[in-house]
Amino acid sequence: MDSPESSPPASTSNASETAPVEDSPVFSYISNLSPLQPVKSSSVTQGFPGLNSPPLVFASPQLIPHKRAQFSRTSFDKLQVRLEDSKNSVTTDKGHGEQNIQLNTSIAASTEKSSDSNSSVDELIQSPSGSCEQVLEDIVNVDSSDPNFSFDSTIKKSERNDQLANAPTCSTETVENFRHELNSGITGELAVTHPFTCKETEDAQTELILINASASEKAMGQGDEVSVNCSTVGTELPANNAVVYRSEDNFMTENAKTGQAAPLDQSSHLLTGSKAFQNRGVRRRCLQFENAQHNIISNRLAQDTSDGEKPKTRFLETPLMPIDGKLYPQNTLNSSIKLPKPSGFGLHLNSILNTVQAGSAATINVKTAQWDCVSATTDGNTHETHACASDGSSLSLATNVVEPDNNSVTLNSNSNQSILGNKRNTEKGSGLEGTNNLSPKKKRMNTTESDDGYKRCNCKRSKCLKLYCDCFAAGIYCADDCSCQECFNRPDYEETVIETRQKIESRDPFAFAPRVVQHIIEQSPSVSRGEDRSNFTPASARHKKGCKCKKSMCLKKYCECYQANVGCSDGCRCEGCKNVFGQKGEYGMAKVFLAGEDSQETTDDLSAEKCEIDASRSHTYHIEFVNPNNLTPLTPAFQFPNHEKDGSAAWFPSGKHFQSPESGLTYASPYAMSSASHNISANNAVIPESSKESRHGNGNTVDELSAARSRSSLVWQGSPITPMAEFSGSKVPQEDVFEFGLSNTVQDDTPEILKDSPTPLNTVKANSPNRKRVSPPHGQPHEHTSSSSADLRIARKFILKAVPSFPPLTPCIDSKTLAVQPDSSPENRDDNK
DNA sequence: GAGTTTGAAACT
DNA sequence: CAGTTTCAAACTC
Repeated sequence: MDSPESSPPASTSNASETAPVEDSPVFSYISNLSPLQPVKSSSVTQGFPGLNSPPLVFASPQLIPHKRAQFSRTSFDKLQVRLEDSKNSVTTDKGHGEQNIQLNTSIAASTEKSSDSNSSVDELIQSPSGSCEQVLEDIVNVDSSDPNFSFDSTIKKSERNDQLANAPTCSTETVENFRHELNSGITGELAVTHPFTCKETEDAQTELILINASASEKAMGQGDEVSVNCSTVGTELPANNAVVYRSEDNFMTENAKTGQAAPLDQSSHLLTGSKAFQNRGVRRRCLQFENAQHNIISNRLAQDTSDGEKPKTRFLETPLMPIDGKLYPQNTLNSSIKLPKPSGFGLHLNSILNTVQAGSAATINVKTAQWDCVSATTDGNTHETHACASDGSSLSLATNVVEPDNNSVTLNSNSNQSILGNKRNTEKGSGLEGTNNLSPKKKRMNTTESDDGYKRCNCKRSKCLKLYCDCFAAGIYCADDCSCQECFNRPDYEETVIETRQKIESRDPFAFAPRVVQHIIEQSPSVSRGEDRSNFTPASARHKKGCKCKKSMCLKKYCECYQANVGCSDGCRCEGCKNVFGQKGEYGMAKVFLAGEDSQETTDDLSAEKCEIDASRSHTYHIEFVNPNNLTPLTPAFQFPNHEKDGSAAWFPSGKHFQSPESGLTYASPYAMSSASHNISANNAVIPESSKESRHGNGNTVDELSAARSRSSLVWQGSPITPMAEFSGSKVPQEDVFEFGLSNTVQDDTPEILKDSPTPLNTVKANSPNRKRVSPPHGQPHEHTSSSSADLRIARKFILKAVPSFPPLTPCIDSKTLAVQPDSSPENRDDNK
């Protein structure tokens, strides 16, 4: 590799200029050096010859995302090609360092080829700010935080070969363009996967995805198939990116052409991707909350329409859309908007993760879980990329199946994943096919649950207009099979319902908000298997208000904490707490754990105890406490590689939170998730860009979602999901993670809510328990660079986490509108009790 | 299925 | 904020 100095400053030379270079001796020399043969197939790339992104100055790798937007598709594609070539060059060696080096080398070579040597690749590679290498490293660090994470590792030879074989795209032009771009100083951007790459580059896309997911892949072992945990990926990749990838084709081709974004359509298309899954045996583990949710809603609506009969359970269709337990006026929601998962069952516990909802490994998904997940699979000639992003509030899933032969892209929707954490969200319909669907048999039906998985209430005196009523609390209409009496929670009494709801909210703005705040999404193995989603437990999730159990010792469902599968916190006023998910006072330990690995010891003991307590859940605890590195239950891939067969299903417990967030990922995505998940750092860096890209795509929905996510990335980024696991070996400070996730969460989510909410104080109060947790950092010294304030930050972050994130976080929601709604409404006729 | 227990929600 | 009442789910038999 040439030293940067040797390489001349980047120039804006045009591709035309570079052309001559190929013939030059230097070029030949370089070619010889590089194992890779320049691809010269007819160029498929859609080039924007005239558009040369100006040289970018990379102050820091993190800026990359923003810069990407500037990247032209063509350039990006070309870069992709190059990357592929470079990858090819790397054969057996998977030493990370070597790979990177090789990659760089190859790139450099390619650059050199461009005899112009104007902006040599070297710069990219070596330039402090924008070098490719750095970028890659950064990416790696950021995304996986796994030092081992290597660029090359993501792609397998077979894939590479396939890609090369299949990629007719790289024509001389492409190469030249590539060079040109390199020269022009695109450099840093190359790195990371230009979210917006266009179609042609499905391969490229795949690569990108793979790159991000490489860590996962490694974990999984290298097979032809690459499976990436959504959560992991999600963390690594910005939700937006994920979306982008998926819909890339759509965006670029269709949307770009039309100039319109058809978010919903895209999503729908994306959803179809499940098929691809099945057919290809692709292993995908994604939290597809949004989709699930969307599906659920869709199913319901469909059901309504199709049946013409009263659905067993109905959302408040017209005026209200249930979002995270809240009813939002439909009109406020765009079709494109992804609805947050309805908040959980009666106790609102459902949205635990949503928490990830908005995810949050460290994220609070106050919104349901947020997850962003991307999975890329290469199967023979086909390349699939699957990405899902879920927010607590929104889900997006897209799957692209690329078949090189015809370059046709097939979008399949798969999305049956139900939202985790929300019992009510349990998909009823699951009419969607897909591996993602959890087997119905696995769903645990409560006696109070209807066939569709939604709870049925049995109210006799509350008229189903109080929070006593699970249906009402969940923001849904009572179903015919409810046993309630004098029920006013029906479409016929829509106004009453709304008024009552408003009234309740005026009293407690978060009355309909998820009761459980998820800090970390955790999934027990059983859940991953789909055996018992109900066991889905956010490791760090806690009940916002805490319980007051006196006799049940928090060991029965009387206890909301227990019911939500979360541990009690200091905020609980329970007596004799023996909550198997975490007793009062233990939460701090968990936090410590999160704060630093150092705390692991403490947690270990704790975990051991818990394991004994509940076998089914013990595993979960074990994961959480025992293995700090495995904070991300959401990424079964790592933990449960064997479950791959289950595919997405295994991953995402659809039933719960993600039946809420979980998948949350949801991410759990679930879900931070969203579900949603995310790598915090990586996501952060990337997200913005992806947003931009999405804009490119014109997909309003997706774009908006992405943007929203980026804005409120909080959840997802913070999502505890996968990244944590990856961080294990990495030097990436958890702190950073928290910072991203939590800080974001705090900043983005909470403030809005608080602002919006008429009674912020109440909110605080509700969260007060969490605040207590804010306990100061545990003194473990951090390796983190910014150790001094790290603890404080962490504590602060936690606190923020505690703050409930609500549906409003999602772009679609007008939280303000809803939340702020004045109580002016006259007394409900219902209120009478 | 009826009755009891329990704790959250609602009320004062 | 605390105490009481109301309520419906969870639980027991």
